[in-house]
Amino acid sequence: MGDQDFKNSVEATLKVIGGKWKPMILCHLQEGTKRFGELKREMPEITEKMLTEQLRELEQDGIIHRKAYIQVPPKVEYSLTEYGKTLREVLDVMSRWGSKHRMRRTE
Amino acid sequence: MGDQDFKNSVEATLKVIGGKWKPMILCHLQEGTKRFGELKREMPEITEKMLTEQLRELEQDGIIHRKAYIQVPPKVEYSLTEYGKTLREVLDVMSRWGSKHRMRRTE
DNA sequence: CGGTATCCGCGACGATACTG
DNA sequence: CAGTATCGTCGCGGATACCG
Repeated sequence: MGDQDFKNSVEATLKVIGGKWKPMILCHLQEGTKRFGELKREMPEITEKMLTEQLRELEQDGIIHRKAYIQVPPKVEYSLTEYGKTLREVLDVMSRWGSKHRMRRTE
Repeated sequence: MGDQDFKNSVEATLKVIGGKWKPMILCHLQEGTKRFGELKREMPEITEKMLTEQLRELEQDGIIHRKAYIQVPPKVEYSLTEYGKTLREVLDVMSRWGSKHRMRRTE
């Protein structure tokens, strides 16, 4: 693989998980299916607008699945797709490196 | 490790390599030591300002080493630190996932 | 050669109000 | 409950000029 491909592929990954809130969202969805309000409650700092936007982008990238129940009151569930679950390895490696890095910076 | 730590660690990694030009810079430095002008030539799209800024940040994070030769004309060499080389695993995993992701999107 | 300094546009992100 | 719509802010990154 050429340097260009290597770099472009890294950037493609960053586009998918690089959003400000996406790692956090993906982390919460590792635990399983969650409703919109559940995610909102677990991430009080995020606005509804940003949560919606980031969820939509993750959905478009095939990472998460959105299941809307047509009922009143509305109910929407978000979960990782099988494809989205393949991101776990990436997140794990990043988490491990980041954890060492943080330790290093505070030594 | 708690969810908070996991998420914070991923974000710590993103802070280090998430900059717009950093994956590209790190990719070029995998090949070995490079001079400022060399990097500039290999990345014609980046401005000198951004190249300088991103190199400084990578240096502050301990990822790269900056060696300035006190002479006229100036000569500055950048290289990965031993610590910076540990990022390779992270970049590799991201590259592999991103490459599959790009294929998937164009199927 | 390898940078700074300065100015500025634009898009990401936020706050708030409203709705099916 | 799960969103839109609208408006406002902020800082990243680009353009250009200058410097040791």
